[in-house]
Amino acid sequence: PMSSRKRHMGDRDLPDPSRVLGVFGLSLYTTERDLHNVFHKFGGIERVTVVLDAQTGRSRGFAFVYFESYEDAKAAKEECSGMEMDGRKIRVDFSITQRAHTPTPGIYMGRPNAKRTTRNRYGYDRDRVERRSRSPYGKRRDGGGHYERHDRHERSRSRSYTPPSRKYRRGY
DNA sequence: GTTGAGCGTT
Repeated sequence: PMSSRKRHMGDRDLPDPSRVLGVFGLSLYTTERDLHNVFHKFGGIERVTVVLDAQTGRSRGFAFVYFESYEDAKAAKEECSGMEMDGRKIRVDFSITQRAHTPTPGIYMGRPNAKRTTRNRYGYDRDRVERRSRSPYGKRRDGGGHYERHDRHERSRSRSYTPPSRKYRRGY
Protein backbone atom coordinates (compact mmCIF):
# COMPACT_ATOMS: atom_id res chain seq x y z
CA PRO A 1 0.00 0.00 0.00
CA MET A 2 2.08 2.92 1.24
CA SER A 3 5.09 1.56 -0.63
CA SER A 4 4.64 4.06 -3.44
CA ARG A 5 6.51 6.49 -1.25
CA LYS A 6 9.47 7.99 -3.02
CA ARG A 7 12.84 6.67 -2.05
CA HIS A 8 15.99 8.68 -2.23
CA MET A 9 19.64 7.80 -2.15
CA GLY A 10 20.61 7.34 1.43
CA ASP A 11 17.07 6.48 2.26
CA ARG A 12 18.23 3.00 3.23
CA ASP A 13 15.80 0.20 3.73
CA LEU A 14 13.29 1.82 5.97
CA PRO A 15 10.42 -0.52 6.74
CA ASP A 16 7.27 0.32 4.87
CA PRO A 17 4.63 1.90 7.06
CA SER A 18 2.13 -0.61 8.26
CA ARG A 19 -0.10 -1.40 11.19
CA VAL A 20 2.52 -3.62 12.73
CA LEU A 21 5.19 -2.14 14.95
CA GLY A 22 8.41 -3.79 16.03
CA VAL A 23 9.57 -2.81 19.48
CA PHE A 24 13.24 -3.38 20.24
CA GLY A 25 15.64 -3.04 23.09
CA LEU A 26 13.16 -4.26 25.62
CA SER A 27 14.01 -5.33 29.10
CA LEU A 28 13.69 -9.06 29.49
CA TYR A 29 11.06 -8.39 32.08
CA THR A 30 8.75 -6.29 29.98
CA THR A 31 5.61 -8.29 29.25
CA GLU A 32 2.94 -8.17 26.59
CA ARG A 33 0.69 -6.76 29.23
CA ASP A 34 3.11 -3.93 29.95
CA LEU A 35 3.34 -3.15 26.27
CA HIS A 36 -0.40 -3.20 25.86
CA ASN A 37 -0.76 -0.77 28.72
CA VAL A 38 1.50 1.68 26.96
CA PHE A 39 0.41 1.23 23.35
CA HIS A 40 -3.33 0.91 23.69
CA LYS A 41 -3.51 4.61 24.48
CA PHE A 42 -2.94 5.31 20.82
CA GLY A 43 -5.75 3.17 19.48
CA GLY A 44 -7.21 -0.29 19.10
CA ILE A 45 -4.70 -3.09 19.35
CA GLU A 46 -5.16 -6.45 17.73
CA ARG A 47 -2.44 -8.18 19.62
CA VAL A 48 0.95 -7.89 21.22
CA THR A 49 3.63 -10.51 20.91
CA VAL A 50 6.84 -10.62 22.85
CA VAL A 51 9.22 -12.91 21.03
CA LEU A 52 10.40 -15.66 23.30
CA ASP A 53 13.42 -17.86 23.08
CA ALA A 54 12.14 -21.28 22.14
CA GLN A 55 14.50 -23.05 24.52
CA THR A 56 14.52 -20.95 27.64
CA GLY A 57 11.18 -19.26 27.26
CA ARG A 58 12.76 -15.94 28.10
CA SER A 59 12.03 -12.78 26.21
CA ARG A 60 14.42 -12.10 23.41
CA GLY A 61 14.03 -8.43 24.09
CA PHE A 62 11.75 -7.45 21.28
CA ALA A 63 8.08 -7.55 20.46
CA PHE A 64 5.46 -6.85 17.84
CA VAL A 65 2.41 -4.72 18.32
CA TYR A 66 -0.48 -5.06 15.88
CA PHE A 67 -2.67 -2.00 15.64
CA GLU A 68 -6.06 -1.95 14.01
CA SER A 69 -5.33 1.26 12.20
CA TYR A 70 -2.25 2.50 10.48
CA GLU A 71 -2.75 6.02 11.79
CA ASP A 72 -2.66 4.84 15.36
CA ALA A 73 0.38 2.71 14.69
CA LYS A 74 2.13 5.70 13.23
CA ALA A 75 1.28 7.89 16.18
CA ALA A 76 2.41 5.23 18.61
CA LYS A 77 5.65 4.77 16.76
CA GLU A 78 6.45 8.46 16.85
CA GLU A 79 5.49 8.87 20.47
CA CYS A 80 7.02 5.73 21.90
CA SER A 81 10.31 5.41 20.12
CA GLY A 82 12.98 6.41 22.60
CA MET A 83 10.65 6.08 25.54
CA GLU A 84 11.92 4.28 28.58
CA MET A 85 10.36 1.05 29.74
CA ASP A 86 11.65 -0.95 32.66
CA GLY A 87 14.87 0.98 32.59
CA ARG A 88 15.57 0.57 28.91
CA LYS A 89 15.22 2.99 26.03
CA ILE A 90 13.05 1.22 23.52
CA ARG A 91 13.11 1.61 19.77
CA VAL A 92 9.87 1.47 17.84
CA ASP A 93 9.62 1.02 14.09
CA PHE A 94 7.25 -0.29 11.51
CA SER A 95 7.79 -4.00 11.32
CA ILE A 96 9.62 -5.42 8.36
CA THR A 97 7.82 -8.71 8.53
CA GLN A 98 4.08 -8.78 8.92
CA ARG A 99 3.76 -12.08 10.65
CA ALA A 100 5.65 -14.84 12.34
CA HIS A 101 7.66 -17.17 10.22
CA THR A 102 6.17 -20.37 8.98
CA PRO A 103 7.48 -23.09 11.32
CA THR A 104 9.00 -25.54 8.88
CA PRO A 105 9.81 -24.03 5.49
CA GLY A 106 10.58 -26.20 2.49
CA ILE A 107 11.58 -29.24 4.40
CA TYR A 108 10.63 -32.70 3.42
CA MET A 109 8.92 -34.17 6.43
CA GLY A 110 8.82 -37.74 5.24
CA ARG A 111 5.81 -39.83 4.56
CA PRO A 112 3.18 -39.02 7.15
CA ASN A 113 2.66 -42.62 8.12
CA ALA A 114 6.22 -43.81 7.73
CA LYS A 115 7.64 -45.96 10.48
CA ARG A 116 9.99 -44.23 12.86
CA THR A 117 13.22 -46.15 12.98
CA THR A 118 16.55 -45.25 14.50
CA ARG A 119 17.63 -43.57 11.30
CA ASN A 120 14.25 -41.94 11.08
CA ARG A 121 13.63 -41.04 14.66
CA TYR A 122 12.94 -37.41 13.99
CA GLY A 123 9.71 -38.21 12.25
CA TYR A 124 11.33 -37.73 8.89
CA ASP A 125 14.26 -39.13 7.03
CA ARG A 126 17.23 -36.81 7.47
CA ASP A 127 19.08 -38.21 4.50
CA ARG A 128 16.18 -37.41 2.31
CA VAL A 129 16.09 -33.89 3.62
CA GLU A 130 19.72 -33.31 2.76
CA ARG A 131 19.46 -34.96 -0.57
CA ARG A 132 16.53 -32.77 -1.40
CA SER A 133 18.17 -29.57 -0.32
CA ARG A 134 20.96 -30.15 -2.80
CA SER A 135 18.72 -31.19 -5.62
CA PRO A 136 15.03 -30.75 -5.05
CA TYR A 137 12.70 -33.28 -6.58
CA GLY A 138 10.89 -32.14 -9.65
CA LYS A 139 7.61 -33.53 -8.50
CA ARG A 140 6.24 -32.03 -5.35
CA ARG A 141 3.31 -33.59 -3.66
CA ASP A 142 2.10 -30.65 -1.69
CA GLY A 143 -1.40 -31.96 -1.51
CA GLY A 144 -0.50 -34.64 0.94
CA GLY A 145 1.07 -32.32 3.44
CA HIS A 146 4.42 -33.91 2.80
CA TYR A 147 6.09 -30.61 2.27
CA GLU A 148 5.65 -27.55 4.38
CA ARG A 149 5.97 -24.49 2.27
CA HIS A 150 7.55 -21.24 3.09
CA ASP A 151 4.69 -18.90 2.39
CA ARG A 152 5.03 -16.45 -0.44
CA HIS A 153 5.27 -13.38 1.68
CA GLU A 154 8.16 -14.66 3.70
CA ARG A 155 9.88 -16.04 0.67
CA SER A 156 9.86 -12.67 -1.05
CA ARG A 157 11.21 -11.01 2.05
CA SER A 158 14.03 -13.31 2.95
CA ARG A 159 16.90 -13.95 0.62
CA SER A 160 18.27 -16.89 2.46
CA TYR A 161 16.31 -18.52 5.18
CA THR A 162 18.31 -19.42 8.24
CA PRO A 163 16.73 -21.79 10.72
CA PRO A 164 16.29 -20.02 14.05
CA SER A 165 18.09 -22.81 15.83
CA ARG A 166 21.29 -21.99 14.02
CA LYS A 167 20.85 -18.27 13.72
CA TYR A 168 20.39 -17.59 17.36
CA ARG A 169 22.77 -20.08 18.82
CA ARG A 170 25.84 -17.96 19.08
CA GLY A 171 28.32 -20.25 20.70
CA TYR A 172 26.72 -20.07 24.07
C1' DG B 1 17.22 -9.41 38.07
C1' DT B 2 23.24 -10.60 31.75
C1' DT B 3 26.44 -6.97 30.47
C1' DG B 4 21.98 -5.68 24.98
C1' DA B 5 22.13 -5.96 18.75
C1' DG B 6 18.16 -7.58 16.98
C1' DC B 7 12.46 -8.37 12.75
C1' DG B 8 9.02 -13.40 14.86
C1' DT B 9 6.34 -19.56 17.84
C1' DT B 10 2.92 -22.17 19.31
